[in-house]
Amino acid sequence: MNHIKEYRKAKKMSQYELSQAVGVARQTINLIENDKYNPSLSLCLKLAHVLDTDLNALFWEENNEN
Amino acid sequence: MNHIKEYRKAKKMSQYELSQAVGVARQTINLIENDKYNPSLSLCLKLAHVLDTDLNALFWEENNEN
DNA sequence: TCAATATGTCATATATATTTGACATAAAAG
DNA sequence: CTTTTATGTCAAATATATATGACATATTGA
Repeated sequence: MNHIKEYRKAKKMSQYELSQAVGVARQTINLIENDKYNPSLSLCLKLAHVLDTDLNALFWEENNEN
Repeated sequence: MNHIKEYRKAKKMSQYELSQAVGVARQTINLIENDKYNPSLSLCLKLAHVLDTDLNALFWEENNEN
């Protein structure tokens, strides 16, 4: 589970707007939010920047995942 | 530029040992250390756990990359 | 209640991460 | 000096992230 949806809503952005901001398709954002797949590091970095946060805030859980 | 090599050396691991610890090929570690490509988030998480650190420490630079 | 926008999902295509096997050189150990 | 281990790199194959177009339902707002 990642925290993209929370940070996106905090910025009042739609999935479409976020997708444009980071340069991917809307479906890509949707699938990532729903843990249907595994984004690349460079996309994670772009998401963190656009959402004014960092990698740990979006993707890190102290109690391990894969 | 990421900091995998530094953290790997701090743990006195070879590229091969690290690759086995996270379940990928040695070449994958080598290419990531040399910024030849763009690992998946799940691999980044595994690397952070094995190297006893977190995503920000390995991959985050305040002054943006891509 | 109706229209617009947002989200979830499917199927097909493409780009690229990752694997495997191999070889060369560098570095470390004997 | 010689042998082993570590690293960089290449080429071909495979797995999977991402794109594109489309459609259904949900949500929001007029």
